Amino acid sequence: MKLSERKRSLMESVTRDALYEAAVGLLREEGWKGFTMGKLAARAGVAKGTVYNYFDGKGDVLFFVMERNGMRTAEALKSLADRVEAGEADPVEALGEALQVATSGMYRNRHVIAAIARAFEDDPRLLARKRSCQDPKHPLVTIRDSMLRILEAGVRSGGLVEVDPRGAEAVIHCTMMGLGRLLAMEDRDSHGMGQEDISSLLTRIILHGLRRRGAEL
Amino acid sequence: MKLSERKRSLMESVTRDALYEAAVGLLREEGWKGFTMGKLAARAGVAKGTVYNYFDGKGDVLFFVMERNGMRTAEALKSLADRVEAGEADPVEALGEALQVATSGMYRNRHVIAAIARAFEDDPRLLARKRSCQDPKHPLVTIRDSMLRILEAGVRSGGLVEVDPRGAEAVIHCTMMGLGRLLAMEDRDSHGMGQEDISSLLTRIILHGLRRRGAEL
Amino acid sequence: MKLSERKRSLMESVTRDALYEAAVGLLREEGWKGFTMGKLAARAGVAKGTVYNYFDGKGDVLFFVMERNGMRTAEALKSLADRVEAGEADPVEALGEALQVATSGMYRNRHVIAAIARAFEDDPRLLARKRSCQDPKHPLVTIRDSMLRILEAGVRSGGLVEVDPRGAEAVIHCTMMGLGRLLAMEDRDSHGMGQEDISSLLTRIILHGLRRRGAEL
Amino acid sequence: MKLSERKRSLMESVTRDALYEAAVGLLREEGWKGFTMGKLAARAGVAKGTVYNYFDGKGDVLFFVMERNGMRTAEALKSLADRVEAGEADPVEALGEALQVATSGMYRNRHVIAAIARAFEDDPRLLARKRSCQDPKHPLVTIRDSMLRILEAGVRSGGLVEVDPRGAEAVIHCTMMGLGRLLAMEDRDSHGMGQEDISSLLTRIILHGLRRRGAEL
DNA sequence: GATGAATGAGGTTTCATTCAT
DNA sequence: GATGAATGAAACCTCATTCAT
Repeated sequence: MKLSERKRSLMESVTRDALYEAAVGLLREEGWKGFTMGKLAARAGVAKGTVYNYFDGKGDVLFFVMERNGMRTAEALKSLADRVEAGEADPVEALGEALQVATSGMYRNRHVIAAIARAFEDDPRLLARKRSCQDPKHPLVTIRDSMLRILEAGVRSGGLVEVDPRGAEAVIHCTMMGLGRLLAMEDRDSHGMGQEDISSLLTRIILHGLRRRGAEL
Repeated sequence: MKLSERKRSLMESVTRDALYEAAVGLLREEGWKGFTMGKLAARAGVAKGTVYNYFDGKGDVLFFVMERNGMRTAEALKSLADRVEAGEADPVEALGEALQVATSGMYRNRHVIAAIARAFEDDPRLLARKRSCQDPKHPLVTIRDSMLRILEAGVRSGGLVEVDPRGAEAVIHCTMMGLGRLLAMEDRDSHGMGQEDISSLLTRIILHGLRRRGAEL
Repeated sequence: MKLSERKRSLMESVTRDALYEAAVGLLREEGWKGFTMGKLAARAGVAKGTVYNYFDGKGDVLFFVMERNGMRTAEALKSLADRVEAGEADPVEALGEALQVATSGMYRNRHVIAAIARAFEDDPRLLARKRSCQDPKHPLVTIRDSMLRILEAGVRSGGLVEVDPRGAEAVIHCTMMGLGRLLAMEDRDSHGMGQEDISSLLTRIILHGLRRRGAEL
Repeated sequence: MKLSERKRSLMESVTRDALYEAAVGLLREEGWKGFTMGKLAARAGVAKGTVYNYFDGKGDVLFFVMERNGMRTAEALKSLADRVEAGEADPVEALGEALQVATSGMYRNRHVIAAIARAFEDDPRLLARKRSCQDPKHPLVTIRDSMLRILEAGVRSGGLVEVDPRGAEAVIHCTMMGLGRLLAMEDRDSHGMGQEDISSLLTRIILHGLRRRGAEL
């Protein structure tokens, strides 16, 4: 019966959503260390066992959150990269926008991202698993890939300095990770500068650092 | 008795050194997660209780390691900043050198630094404590302060673009943290680029991003 | 309707067979500890709930397996006992054959048998239930009963030493259980002797131990 | 200080004894399945963590119990074997006595032994560990070894039938395991025969089965 | 009758810290 | 000051069984 199947599927997605919300809230409030399966279950309003019906374990929950979380940013970057490759957008401007998008995505999801980074450091098995995840549709893969495509176009067009685009992408990636960590500290840590100030400054410096000098003249 | 006091002091410093070595080794080999008071004690060759005679707790050990660890980098940066302020060195060149120094210090101590960053995220109490540590002689304070002084001189001299030096410092700090994390992963993660490639590329991009355009012409 | 009933009955027996196969395979491959209702259902290709429509619980599945499993051995021993009582077979020779049959049945079903024994030790309720099962057609009852009848005939005829046949039967039973455990270990545990060597030696020793001395002369 | 060391050592042995008693009691009353570290700790009157200060884990507790448990039997059999080899005892009589000793040891420790056997089946790692334990002083090794020595002497002297002593030892070992299981059932299971009846009958049958016929004449 | 999501008690182990010696 | 046994909260994960559909 189609109906009962649809019902069931709906129920499942309700539970899955509840688990997602609970997971994000938990990560936000307590970080990866405070993220326990017990709390997750309680917060989502289900039994501990139920969580294990949806996920293989703690690491699996993380992957799920990561995926959902990166989707918006991934889509935005992908469309940007597509437009650049189609010649509809200037690579340098697109890079600025991409950094903007990435940074604000970082800000929105800072807690989750910090927790994720933490989890990877904690558990090498996660890392291995992530690496093996080559699915080109995975948000994280898409994000890095799109950034790389924009950089490649920029270098090709001469708008950016001559760097190995892959290297530049790695630098941006690692810089963003650092930013994520900073943002997650939720801490007007640095000389009283706000997080947004730092974010935008970071974007500017990176962009400036990659832009070809002559291009401006 | 003076003698017995000196003896005691010597013994204490021996123990403290042993604890330092053990802590660094442990962090390097097992990361923050694997860093337990039991292992620390065993590795230093003392009893668990003894560790608690020297440190208030796990967090305190970390602070100690952090302090000792940053000393070399702190001194190098401080002398650089002093020379810049004394007009003996060009701010832009000094900035490049400072980034170099910071990056290589980062590489040398990547495990410790990653663990430290992790610990801060884990335990908000540590953060509070760090913030309250305003001792100007503390290596971490010195490092960030020296970098700031170099940046200020650079902006003042017109060699660098007009940015809020405090903001630029914050950006560099957070970038370095991101790099630290990447380095600690010990993982030719990014498109097969080596860690050193990324490190030097990062330095170049930042430097380039902060340098005034006309200055080069 | 007769037809639909027959259909249902057929379906039921198909499911039951699938469950039997799955249960045996599972016990063989994973032992009692690895035997979970979930795996059983998955392996039989039915839902977990369905298993509970066929059996009261984990213990009940076991009984079913036990029953089916012992049938061949039970029939062989029963016909042996019948022939002995009908005077068509020599009790001592029959005993030897019976031990052979029992031993090889033990070997064939060693995994199942070991698991069953384990389950009984785990769960006293099973034991109580087994004891209450006096159904003379139950394979396990038949097996022990047939062995007892052969022994009684042997003692009566003077071919065996004068022992209480019930005691001898108990001894054989418990010996077989020990053998089952050994066989299930799948382990050339004992001084490098093969399992078959031990099986046949055990048979010989028991038989020799029960045979009247003079009888041989 | 010797005194404080001795005190500490005493305290330790008190705790260890308490743990031993608790473990044995628990195994007796609840079997291996009911044997949990929590119960063990509670019963011994210590914290769960303390148990882990004394033992590496559940398996380790088992080994300890096993060792202590088999000591008496091991010593008795060893002295028997020594006397036989020294020509001070008749091998056949010694075998009878050895079986007696083993049987009654089995009876005394039936619960522990059954649990141990169970644990081995549950956890292959234990088996591997046991196999690797070739320490000739380990009670279990001593027991099997002594029995083997007696059998060898018996076969050599002609008092026993010509069997491979190692095979005979394996048969006895497995028989004893079966007996242990039976005894642990605590169940006047078999035709209403008492456990002692079965034990002694088993001894007799085995002995009879191994004894050379002519020897009696 | 079949389904399979939900339940939740229960198991093992870790480790920061205390405190009597 | 050094010691290290004891503590116990807390984490992760399993699985027999139920029950609404």
